[in-house]
Amino acid sequence: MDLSSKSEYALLALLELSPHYPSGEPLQIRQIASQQNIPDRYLEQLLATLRRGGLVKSQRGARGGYLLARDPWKITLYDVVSCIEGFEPQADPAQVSDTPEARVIQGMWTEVRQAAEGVLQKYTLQDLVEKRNAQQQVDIMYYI
Amino acid sequence: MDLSSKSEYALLALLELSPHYPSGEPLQIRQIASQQNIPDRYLEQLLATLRRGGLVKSQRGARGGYLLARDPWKITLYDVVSCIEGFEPQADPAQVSDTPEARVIQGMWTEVRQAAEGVLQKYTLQDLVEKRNAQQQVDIMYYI
DNA sequence: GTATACTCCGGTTCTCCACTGGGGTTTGCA
DNA sequence: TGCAAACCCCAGTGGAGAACCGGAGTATAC
Repeated sequence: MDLSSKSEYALLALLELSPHYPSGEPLQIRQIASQQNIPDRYLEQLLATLRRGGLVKSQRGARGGYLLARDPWKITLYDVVSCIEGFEPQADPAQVSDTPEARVIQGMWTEVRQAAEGVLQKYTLQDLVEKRNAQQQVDIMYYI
Repeated sequence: MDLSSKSEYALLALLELSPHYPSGEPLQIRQIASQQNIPDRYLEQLLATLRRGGLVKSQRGARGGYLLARDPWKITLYDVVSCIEGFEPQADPAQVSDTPEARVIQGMWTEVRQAAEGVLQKYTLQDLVEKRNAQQQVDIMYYI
């Protein structure tokens, strides 16, 4: 029941990209990685998945990098996590021992999953950025 | 984001034990296992953890077996899953790269976790048993 | 006292996560 | 044109955990 570092890294990276979105200037892997303490060769793969998932765009060549594919308030955390974690292959016809008990348990588990996904769907990257900014304000207040 | 078979097996086993609780008669591993299609040597380990977690009691020797440690409505699904999955070692002082971004993400993730745990806490074994019974009634209606 | 259960300990196979590395290809710029 | 800076793709590795299997021991009812 904990966040994989895959997803955490992806969220951190997108959080770095968010403020750069309006300018249209791409950010390089190395910069994001060093900023957030992420192994860069690993982050590369995560960004590739995010690109295939249509969440970021890449610019190749010198002075290339990554930028968000759309506005930060149009990307929910659910978009990110589901893209990176790759769920919804749910309907594979693996015989899941279809006793009445198993069905009841499955039912309640989808309820659990929906509760979790509901939280993820209500937050966007924009929300995270604003929370961070608010947090930093508080830090400054305490610092003074 | 899916239920491990560990937890599913444990829930199925406890679901089998629930109706036998009032009689005080223990159920054997073999019976539960064959009833629910669970590898018995594996179920044995799960029941051992449930015992150590105080959810079931064991009776050794001939005509021994397992029975619930308390009433089915006093055991929440959260009790079961947390016992079997063993979470809440949360507070290990592993340095979790304490950037402001990381803190914001951690915050929203605890919200996700709490949403999921909330669902698990509101259901008891008794609820599952009743749901299963209701489900079986429906099945019979359709069968006629 | 013996068959029937649980108990404890160990090993095995498999999959996935979290990386690391070695090539490529595309692009800006001198 | 050359070349370095970036992305792109594929492959492998090490460790951890999941999902088991097996055997030797121990308690208990009959």
